[in-house]
Amino acid sequence: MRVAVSPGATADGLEDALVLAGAEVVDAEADEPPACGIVDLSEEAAAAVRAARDLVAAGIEVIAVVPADRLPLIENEDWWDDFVTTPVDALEFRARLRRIAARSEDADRLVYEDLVLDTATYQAELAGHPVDLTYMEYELLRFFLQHRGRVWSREQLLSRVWGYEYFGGARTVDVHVRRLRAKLGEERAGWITTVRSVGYRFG
Amino acid sequence: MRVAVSPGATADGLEDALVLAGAEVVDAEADEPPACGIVDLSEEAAAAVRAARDLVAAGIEVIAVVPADRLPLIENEDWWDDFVTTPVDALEFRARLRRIAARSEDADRLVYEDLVLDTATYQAELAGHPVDLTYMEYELLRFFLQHRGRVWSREQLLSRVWGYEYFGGARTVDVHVRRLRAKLGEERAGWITTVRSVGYRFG
DNA sequence: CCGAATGTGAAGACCGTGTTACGGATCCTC
DNA sequence: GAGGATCCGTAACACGGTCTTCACATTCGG
Repeated sequence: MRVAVSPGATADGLEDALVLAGAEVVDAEADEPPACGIVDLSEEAAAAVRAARDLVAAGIEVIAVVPADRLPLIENEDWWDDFVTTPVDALEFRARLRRIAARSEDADRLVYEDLVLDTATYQAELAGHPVDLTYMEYELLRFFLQHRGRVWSREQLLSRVWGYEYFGGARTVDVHVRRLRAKLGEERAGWITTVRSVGYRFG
Repeated sequence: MRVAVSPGATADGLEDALVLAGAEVVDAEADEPPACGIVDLSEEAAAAVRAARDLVAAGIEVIAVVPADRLPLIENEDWWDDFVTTPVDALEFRARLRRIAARSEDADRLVYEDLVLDTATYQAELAGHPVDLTYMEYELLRFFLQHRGRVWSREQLLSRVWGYEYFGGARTVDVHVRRLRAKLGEERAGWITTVRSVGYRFG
């Protein structure tokens, strides 16, 4: 399993624990994104949190490494998926990595009614027939599938689908929603609901 | 947060840690299902695993309490959603409980009698049937639900629901209250009380 | 019984969204 | 490198719904 560690300088024993846990440490900027990001809050907490937000925005699961006494500080944050406390225990780390690996495996197929997204091959199927979506259409649809059932404002969609530091007009979202609806077909266009003055909701 | 512990007999400090973590320990067979099930593998492991499978089958998230040296044994199992190792740390437990609570997302539901506002989906239900509210109607009703039981002047409502820099006539509030009452129905129109010369009160 | 406050209905202004078209950027083919 | 195709972001316009305001009716309190 490929994991990325941020910030670069790792705390005592962290890399040891990772390798013992069976992980392969790679660069976060590598061609193929890692399956999991480890952010270490014990040294440079601010940089670690920034890195975590970027990873989450990129759809990568995050494990935070945090001193036990700082746990209450991150409790209500949403930029981590799991955590371990220092000193890091290699056995525990392995168990948590395995769980994330297992979860991301079945995440390479996203299904909603007769729509299937294969995130491994970047292909979409509707009622058994392939649909060709452009990159942004695919990313937007994937986000909707992964976060169905709640309303997302245009700004939230821009930051989470287009990128954390995206700076552009919010109407961009409208147009992509329209293109998605068109490709989904008249029947299924209603999957994406417009919530006036708020944003869009899928499912 | 309501949690159920299985098997009944708990290990040293487990119940203490749960209570310190802010959880309410209830019976697994209670009328209302718990938000989370805790299974303790340190004593009767077999019974604990059986209980865990039942919980998972019922759609309840499971936290396993497991001695560190037994971790490899449960690593590849799928009947748990998270785990802690013994001895149990109350702070860590609280963080993990909070995460599960946040994921189950009951936090963004506002309820008053048979009215339910889901702030995540921006939908309203009255006696089980969806109600179609416009944006301002929804915002006003949400404010009332969040601040029931006291009187609010029109100016207070304008500044807190419409926005601090709002500049318009106070009669706008009256009209929106009227429309809300109409959509709530004759029966429930009295939920919003007019306090003459002062303003309005909900509940 | 009078004045003030509130309920009610309608009309116009305003805002948000759907839709289309267009320019720039990127990639592929020849 | 030219030419074309594709994709993305933005601007412009039209439409429809929503908000606000006004006028008038009604109720309430003194």
